[in-house]
Amino acid sequence: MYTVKEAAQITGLTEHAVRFYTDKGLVPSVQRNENNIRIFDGESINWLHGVKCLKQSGMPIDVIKMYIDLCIEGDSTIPQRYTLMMEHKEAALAKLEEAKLHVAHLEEKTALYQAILEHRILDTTNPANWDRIQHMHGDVFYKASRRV
Amino acid sequence: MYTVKEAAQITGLTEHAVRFYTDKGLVPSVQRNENNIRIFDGESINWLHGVKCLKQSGMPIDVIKMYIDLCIEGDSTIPQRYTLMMEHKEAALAKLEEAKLHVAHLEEKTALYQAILEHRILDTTNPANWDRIQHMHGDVFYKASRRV
DNA sequence: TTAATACCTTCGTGTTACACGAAGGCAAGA
DNA sequence: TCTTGCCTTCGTGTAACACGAAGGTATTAA
Repeated sequence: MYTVKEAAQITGLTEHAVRFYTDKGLVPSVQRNENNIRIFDGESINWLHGVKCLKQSGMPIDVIKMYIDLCIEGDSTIPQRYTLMMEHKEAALAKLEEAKLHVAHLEEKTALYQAILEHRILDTTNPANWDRIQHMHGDVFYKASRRV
Repeated sequence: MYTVKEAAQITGLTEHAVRFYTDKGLVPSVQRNENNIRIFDGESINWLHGVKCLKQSGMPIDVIKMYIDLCIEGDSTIPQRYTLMMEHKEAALAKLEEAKLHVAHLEEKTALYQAILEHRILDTTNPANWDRIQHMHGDVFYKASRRV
């Protein structure tokens, strides 16, 4: 049996977030004692872990809520839960692909800067070169940006 | 020479966003005509593309602003820009790794559901099985969530 | 000439998922 | 008794706009 503070410590959430989640109905098993204090048991902690985890993977709160309501409804909702999870997985995959593009893109950008700084392209520290490379910054900024 | 509407069409941004960016100083080359209308030339469009692109890769507006201000300052700021971009790249890499974890995690979750639905684990459609698998939903929810 | 269209401005609200603080109250332990 | 820790509601702020309204200006077509 844990308090808000303990639940927060265990799950790595803030106390604010723990209260927020419980109040939103994302922790079905949470109880209140006679002093109206939230009491978390092992199951509540599991739910919190689960919420955190779906949250981290980018699922919005209201969708998590839907999922949890389906869980509460029982095993008859397994097909719906499967569908929901599949859709979320597809979304996560799309994000992964995007993230790959971004990294590739930034790799290129930093490589360009590095080349400049290592004087493989131009000695930008030499004022004599400054007007030849006057618009370099624009190029560097622009070069990789057409792609995304 | 383009209007807000055209610039929005070309870059795939909304008119709101285009005005927002120009007003924030993220499009240095944008001008106003005698009627106070924003006039975008090719360079402005490039800046807009660049902003969109940094934006998409997760850079906050104020950091983009910093970067652009450095660009405007000229080539003497190339080292700072490099540092900034490297940091952003590291952040993007971290996000990529996270995204991989999330996908792996969701793969597992959906696989579990699939196994259930294909009756490889239990026939959940048969009411006779319902109390044996009463807490399955909790398990499914929880199983992969300890990890993240 | 008039009406429609497209641009401009500022203002204000809504969104998401909280963070953070304040005010005010209750209950248990030293 | 005092402190601590919990509770509540309220309100503000965040990021990056979306969206609409109100009110003004300028061009263009009928």
